Amino acid sequence: MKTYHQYCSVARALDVVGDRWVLLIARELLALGPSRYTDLKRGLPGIASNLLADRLRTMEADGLVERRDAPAPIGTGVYTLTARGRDLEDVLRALTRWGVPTMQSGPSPDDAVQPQWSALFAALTLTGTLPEGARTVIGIETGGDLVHAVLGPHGFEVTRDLVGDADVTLRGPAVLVGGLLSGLLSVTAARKLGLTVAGRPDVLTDLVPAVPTHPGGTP
Amino acid sequence: MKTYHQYCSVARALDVVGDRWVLLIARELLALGPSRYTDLKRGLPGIASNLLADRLRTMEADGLVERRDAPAPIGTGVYTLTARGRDLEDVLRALTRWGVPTMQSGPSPDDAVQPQWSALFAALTLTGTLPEGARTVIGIETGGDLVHAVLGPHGFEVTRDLVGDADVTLRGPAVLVGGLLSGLLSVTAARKLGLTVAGRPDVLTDLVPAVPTHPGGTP
DNA sequence: CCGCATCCGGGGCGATACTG
DNA sequence: CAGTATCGCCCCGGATGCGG
Repeated sequence: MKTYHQYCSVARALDVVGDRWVLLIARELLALGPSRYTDLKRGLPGIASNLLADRLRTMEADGLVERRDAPAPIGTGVYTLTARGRDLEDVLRALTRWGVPTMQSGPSPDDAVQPQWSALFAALTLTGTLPEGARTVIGIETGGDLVHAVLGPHGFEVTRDLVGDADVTLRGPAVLVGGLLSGLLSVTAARKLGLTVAGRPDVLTDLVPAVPTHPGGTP
Repeated sequence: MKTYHQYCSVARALDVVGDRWVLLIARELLALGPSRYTDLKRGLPGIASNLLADRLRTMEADGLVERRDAPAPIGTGVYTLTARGRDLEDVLRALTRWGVPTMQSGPSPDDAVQPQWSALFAALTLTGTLPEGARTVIGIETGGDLVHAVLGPHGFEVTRDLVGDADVTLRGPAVLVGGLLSGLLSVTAARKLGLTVAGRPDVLTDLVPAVPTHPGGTP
């Protein structure tokens, strides 16, 4: 049995996105935009290759992703979110906010850490809090990789190759980046703990961070 | 392997609520409040009894539910959402809204239909759109069962035993109830299709319904 | 009857190997 | 690089049993 067989909006939504890895695939495509198979596999440590292929097929059948056949420079196919898939942003935002308390313990030794996750975290929790006409670029570097979150009043974009300069760049352990962006740490506190903040830190304090909810369950 | 082993807020959230049935258990507890084991089993058609017991145990260990030992009249234990569990309301709301397009096809022959799902649908999508001081009670009857959704500006409650009168009562197929509440159907259109609207229909048109997103994938 | 625990069959899932 | 193929395990679903 795959479907819940319940005429309920939650159950029907979970019939589509409730399977393992599906929402994380959407997370990667939302963060990095059109991606190749290998890019997705890199962004989803732990997924089996057959499962990724399976999920992409069913997600395509469900109208969440599209597979296109090369934009020109590269000869390989790329996967993109459809409009329906991009609507999952609200679901991912809700999950992201709810997950904040579970991040306080920091990564365990066998946890993967990737900077685009922190960038998407910033993008999802901070989007919509910027004044009209503003545009904030946050650089995030954890573990050698560098990505940029470009935030505006009505949307965001996460990119690896930035044109222009970032307003502020954060370098250090992911837990400090997340703690700072979620409002659990102040800029000075994060700096004392080892975070490097280059550029204009004031653009961070201007943003309304994710409100921490309740202390959270067992870490 | 249970956890994703990714230091990402979405992945960590799904480590807790990503398992099958967990979010639907939260849905039932959010809709009906403190419930007994049998009540939950009734509200979750298709779940195996051992799975429900397993899920309740892990959800208790994760700090999502609490098991109390009888309020007085009944001698059996009841399950309640903790504050942390109630915070899942935002996740359920996002899933509910995203699932709206999947509801247009109506229930398939082997789909279960329960009125508290429609009531929670109304509560989740309409809450927060009421003016200060307002209080709207919507009765929903599908398949013989009747529940009430009590909506206020800052919260909601779904109850079986209502004290007082409902502002408006909807009787008929669940698809018409959902269509009306989600804004896909007007009151007159729903009536023509067979929905009975008793009381003051104007309280419905005053509410801002869930905005339908994109047409949605395969039904 | 309520609230589970136990047993069992099937399939989803995870890891590895292999191929165009 | 982009998947396909294969295998073993464990989760899940369905049925039954059992103590209070």
